[in-house]
Amino acid sequence: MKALINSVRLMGRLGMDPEMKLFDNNRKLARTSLATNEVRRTGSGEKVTDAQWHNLVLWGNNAEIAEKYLKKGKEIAVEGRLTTRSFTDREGRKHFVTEIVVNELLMITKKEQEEKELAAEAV
Amino acid sequence: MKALINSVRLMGRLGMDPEMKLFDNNRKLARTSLATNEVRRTGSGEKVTDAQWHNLVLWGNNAEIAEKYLKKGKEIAVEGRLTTRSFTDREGRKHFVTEIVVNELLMITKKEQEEKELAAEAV
Amino acid sequence: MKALINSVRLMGRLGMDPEMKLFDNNRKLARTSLATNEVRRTGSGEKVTDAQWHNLVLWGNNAEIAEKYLKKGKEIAVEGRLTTRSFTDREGRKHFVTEIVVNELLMITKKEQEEKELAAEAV
Amino acid sequence: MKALINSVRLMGRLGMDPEMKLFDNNRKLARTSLATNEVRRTGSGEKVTDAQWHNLVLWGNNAEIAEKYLKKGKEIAVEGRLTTRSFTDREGRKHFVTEIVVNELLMITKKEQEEKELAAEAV
DNA sequence: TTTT
DNA sequence: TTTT
Repeated sequence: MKALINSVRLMGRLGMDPEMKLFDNNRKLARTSLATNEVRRTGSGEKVTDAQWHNLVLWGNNAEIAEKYLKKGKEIAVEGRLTTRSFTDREGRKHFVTEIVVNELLMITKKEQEEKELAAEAV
Repeated sequence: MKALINSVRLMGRLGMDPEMKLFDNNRKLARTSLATNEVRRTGSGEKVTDAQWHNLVLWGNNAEIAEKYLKKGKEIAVEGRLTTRSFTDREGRKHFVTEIVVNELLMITKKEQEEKELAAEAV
Repeated sequence: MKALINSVRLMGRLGMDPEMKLFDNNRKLARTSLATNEVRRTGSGEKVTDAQWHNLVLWGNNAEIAEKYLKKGKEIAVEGRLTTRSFTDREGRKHFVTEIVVNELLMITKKEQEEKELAAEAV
Repeated sequence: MKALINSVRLMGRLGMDPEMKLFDNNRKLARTSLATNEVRRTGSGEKVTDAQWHNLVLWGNNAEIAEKYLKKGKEIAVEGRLTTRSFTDREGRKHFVTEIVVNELLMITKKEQEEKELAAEAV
């Protein structure tokens, strides 16, 4: 609820099925990754697709929805908060991981659409 | 110009003066870091400030403005694009760096305000 | 390019084909209307769809895209600037019209999807 | 909580003190108006400030904050939902009113800043 | 690691 | 005036 301070909005396709984790206090966590594909033109005028990968983290009800409906290849839109945590590897080097903690999730690939696509493929 | 696909908005204070870099083709680059301070309540009801640090990258005209006006401690708002690049360190370990490439920059700390503050301090 | 000051983002379906207008200086204008459908729960727990209608205004290249690809019923996402203009009617009463001047336009209904849907319907 | 469907972000100064209204069920409402000032250049290169006025509506806790802290001339940032309602005037003509129902409110003019400004003015 |  |  502090979207004026820190807010990320992304639209793209999932690179993997969500990985689920259940905590002691029954809190559910889902992790997945999202590709954003931005088309840009090079100096010589060619179209290039610039894929960026983003780590998504979903808690509670968003994690439930992720578990039920999110699959590799599906298109979604998310709004969330940008966070960075650090950890130290076995060699003592510090690493940073930036993640989007999702507040809001919207399916772009609709259920009916999936069904229609399957029907079309079956012809 | 693909803000519907990938867009970040942040408001906070700079943790450092911008570091400038000039490239062969005369393109200017500025790097700095921004803290967002989100106030949240713990389970026991205490107020905690959750500071997140973000890497900002500014090109061209935005870099010029950064060079002239951005200083450690100043409050700004930015809109940009979320990007992640990776590099391999000397030990062969892969690292990821997530950065916000700034499209738009707004000074929250205004010049008049700075002057008034200085005047007030001088009393 | 002042999205930090004034920015609207909408996702929904068009209620009409765009109306085109060509000005002397060859500038093209498209007008259309967009419905956003927000699902909310009433006090008694029922699901209600709250449709809001928004006036969209598109200039230049966005107007070209509107003319070619936007049709009643299509789903799109837009980012734009909120503007209000006033006019006085024949009875001398002032009226206000609020419009979103679109900066960025994204088709949610994809071409392939339309074709697949048509193929599925044809079975 | 449907910011992916319908979201407005504005930053500017208030044109009036909020008008308060208390409903039977103890729900509080505040209304005020916000100006966004966008600087643009004319064809001949002159700087022009384009002021846009927006109607803000605040409910519940946001209304409480508005009542306590919002005053004419103060600078704020808001995130909200774009809504349009219509009414028919005495002459039977339909009018539309577009309003931003505020979800989130941030003071840009800070308390310390006000105090410093007052101190500076008092010199 | 997605998709067209 | 859209759509599910």
